[in-house]
Amino acid sequence: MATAPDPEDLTARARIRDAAMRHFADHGFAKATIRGIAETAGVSSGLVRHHFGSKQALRDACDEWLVRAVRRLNDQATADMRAGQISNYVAAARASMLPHSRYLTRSLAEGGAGALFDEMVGMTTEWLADYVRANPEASEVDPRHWAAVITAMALGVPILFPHLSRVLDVDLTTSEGDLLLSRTLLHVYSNPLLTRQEAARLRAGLEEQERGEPR
Amino acid sequence: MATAPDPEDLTARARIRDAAMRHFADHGFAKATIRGIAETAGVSSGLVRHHFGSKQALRDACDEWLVRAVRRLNDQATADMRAGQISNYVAAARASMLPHSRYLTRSLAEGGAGALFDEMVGMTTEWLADYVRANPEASEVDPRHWAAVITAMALGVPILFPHLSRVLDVDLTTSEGDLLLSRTLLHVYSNPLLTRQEAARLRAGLEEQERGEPR
DNA sequence: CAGCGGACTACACAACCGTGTAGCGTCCTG
DNA sequence: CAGGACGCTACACGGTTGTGTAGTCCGCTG
Repeated sequence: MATAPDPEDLTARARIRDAAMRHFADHGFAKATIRGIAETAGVSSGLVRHHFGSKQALRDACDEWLVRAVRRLNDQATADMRAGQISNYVAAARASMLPHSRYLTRSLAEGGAGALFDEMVGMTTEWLADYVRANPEASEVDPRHWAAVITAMALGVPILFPHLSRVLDVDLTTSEGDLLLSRTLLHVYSNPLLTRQEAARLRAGLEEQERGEPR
Repeated sequence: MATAPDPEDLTARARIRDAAMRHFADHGFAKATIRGIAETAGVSSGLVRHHFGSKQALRDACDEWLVRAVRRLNDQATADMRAGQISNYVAAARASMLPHSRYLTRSLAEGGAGALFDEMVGMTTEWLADYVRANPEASEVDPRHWAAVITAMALGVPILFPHLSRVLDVDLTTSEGDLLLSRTLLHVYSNPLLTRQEAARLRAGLEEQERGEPR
């Protein structure tokens, strides 16, 4: 049940990467320092440069490693789901992201981890394809556009965890907060804010405005 | 139709604030420099300190000013809406945020602008109160929790603008991108991903899991 | 065993940043 | 008109940061 082994994970290089991911997640890329990362990893600052070349290259390496880790976890979670050990797709996706969600959200908000965002959109697109097969009436937009917007909205929650925790008055990283959040998300995902009629009316308004004000 | 005047806005202090908001939005708080801000504002770096005391205080002043600006724009947009000049609540809210959305999203993603997030949640809570009056069946969660999650999700879109623009292959800051995004958002808001039955089943699973694994 | 490459460290450097201080001009006021 | 408050600048300081360089230790190989 533990994270996959990866024999490399005991090397200094791996310890530096892990420390870097924690520092980037905690302080952001700009405020994190190579010396602080080296200290956490228990090595000299020169070794960081020796292994990764530069701070930016270290960041790239973290992103790249994250892509591989998430892909691996996702494959495993998908297999578990097919074997009936995980009840649904959302739980599988969350299980994939959770261990590194803090780094992931930081990096995404700072404009990085583009490959991972694309991958998440791809996964959501596939999921939506199944959804549209079951609900053919909901196919008025490009599934990939739809998936991209859904992905961005879903990521807004973990990105704004501190704000949400404050407003909800619960630490969302605890199991209590997770339960409250899950319940609320189920409510959000099952209660449309607009009826199809309202949406059609607003869409008509959009297109009228487009024709009226082409400039 | 132009932004409200504010006689102060011609002073060097105001120019510094405007420059700071642009720099913070463009480079993030940590990477933005007082010297760069001063240069953009056309003043010496010492004057920045003279007016605001410290970099953090300058940031606080930007957040505070933004709260007032958004509040003012929102009041005006609400009045316009009541006068029938703006067709809906979402358009009014967007009109309030748009001029400063880049700074706002940066600050939010970095954990700042808490007062503004709370205010947005409050506005959404009020809006949801009207919604629940019309749809009484959707009142199984605390409206404030619901509003907070919706707000966070809605903010995920502008926070991840760069990623979304890349995936959708359109610059979302242009009117063309805005139209595509608006259409997609209408689709998202009017198409629930879960039926009430599915949500109830998943919710039952959650609570069973809670009882089964209290630790 | 010689030697060679890679992991690793210690140290130095140049740049930059936030902050502090001293001082100049100007406008307002009593 | 004296004088002080205020807007504003110039300059210096200490600290930190990313990066560069030289050198040590160690294990492997021929």
